[in-house]
Amino acid sequence: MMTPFAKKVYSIVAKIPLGQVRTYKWVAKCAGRQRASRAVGTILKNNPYPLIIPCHRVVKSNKTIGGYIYGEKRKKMILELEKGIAICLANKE
DNA sequence: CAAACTATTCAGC
DNA sequence: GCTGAATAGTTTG
Repeated sequence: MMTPFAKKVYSIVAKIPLGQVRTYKWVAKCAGRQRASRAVGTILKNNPYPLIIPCHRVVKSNKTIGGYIYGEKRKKMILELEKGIAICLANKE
């Protein structure tokens, strides 16, 4: 099921640049419900395309890992990888 | 750490 | 439809 709030969340999260991270609160605020940070987490884990939605770029407010379908450890690893990729792209340009 | 709060979903009635 | 419970959170104490 796709609620308007979820749609907005997907659109916003999908636009997060490589190597960048956002917080659940930030996403919730952009989606129009700053207090719905919790719903963002539930939505992201129930998202229809967990592979094309960079949920690993969404973290808690204190930058700690909230959760991840493949495990918090993978999420952290992916974040480090993307950070390196972003630097590589920046150097190339 | 525990409690309250929030938006959404799900099971039961 | 409503209520109660649950969730990858946040805030307050």
